[in-house]
Amino acid sequence: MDITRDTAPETNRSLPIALLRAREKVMGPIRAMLADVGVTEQQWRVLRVLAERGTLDPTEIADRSCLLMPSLTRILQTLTAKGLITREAHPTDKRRQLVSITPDGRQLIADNLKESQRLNAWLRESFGADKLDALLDLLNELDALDRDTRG
Amino acid sequence: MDITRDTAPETNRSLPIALLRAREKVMGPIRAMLADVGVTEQQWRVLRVLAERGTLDPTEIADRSCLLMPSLTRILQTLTAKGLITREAHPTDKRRQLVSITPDGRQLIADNLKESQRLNAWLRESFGADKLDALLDLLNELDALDRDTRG
DNA sequence: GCATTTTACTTAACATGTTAATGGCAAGGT
DNA sequence: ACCTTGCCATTAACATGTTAAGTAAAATGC
Repeated sequence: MDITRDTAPETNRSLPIALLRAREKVMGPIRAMLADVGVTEQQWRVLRVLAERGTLDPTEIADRSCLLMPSLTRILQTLTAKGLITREAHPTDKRRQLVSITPDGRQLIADNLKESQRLNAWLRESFGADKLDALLDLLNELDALDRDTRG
Repeated sequence: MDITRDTAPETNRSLPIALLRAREKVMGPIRAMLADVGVTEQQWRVLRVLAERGTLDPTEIADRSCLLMPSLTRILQTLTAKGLITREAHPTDKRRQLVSITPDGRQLIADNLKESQRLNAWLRESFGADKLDALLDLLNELDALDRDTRG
């Protein structure tokens, strides 16, 4: 008597698992690229955000790079030690900090952005631009769920 | 909404980030449910696989639950300590083990499966069955990329 | 003005992710 | 039997995920 035999979805029909596998598929090559430079996927995300938006406070970095504050705290320490970012106190609010990317950080981005885009282009061509866009739309729509109708 | 067209894609058009956010959206409620029972999302996945497929060796568990072997090793230790699984030596191959779920483990599954299905149904209704299926199809297709043309 | 609450960040503790190295064992070739 | 090779599982080391608690400073309320 296996209760779960009929009721539980197969793993390929399980959204969490499917998301996990898809993410691993996409991140694999990127991680390999970044490993050569000595930064992790998350550190790369933080640097990218800083390169794109300029000086930010940790809370906004966490939001934009999809990291929780405890993780970000450690990552900022690491990136500071690597000389890829700098941190200064907020002029008026002493609780806050202002984080900026250094020239070395920008250089690291520049050195890897082309390869990153190449991988992105490969995915787009290999998977299909229409499907990729459809997938992104669905994912964003899913993420936006329950933004207003939160009972 | 200021979608600036820089060299780098915005985070909502970045597939890795979009996958991350979507996964967080889906897993949040499930994690909350499991936290009440004292098991993690990954431990739940392992138990589910064992409940669905019966006795398995760690390698196959890792494959089916999308876990790397080092993670699985620790998880199996934890689950054994919790009395939710049992491990025995393989009869002919002494490198392998055979892992089975215990009655307590099955009970934990049974106690939470209904709620898990309720969350699943909510997602299906809230997001739309057609869109959910389309999303799963796209994710599976993405995961299958390069499976045959690998050389 | 002062106490309370909220905010921004940090720290702690535990679990997992990730890569590399290790040890025990099996399979194949000689 | 011997050696090489490969496989299974574990361990190690470091980074992150996750929740809860802690610290300092700003905002709020009385």
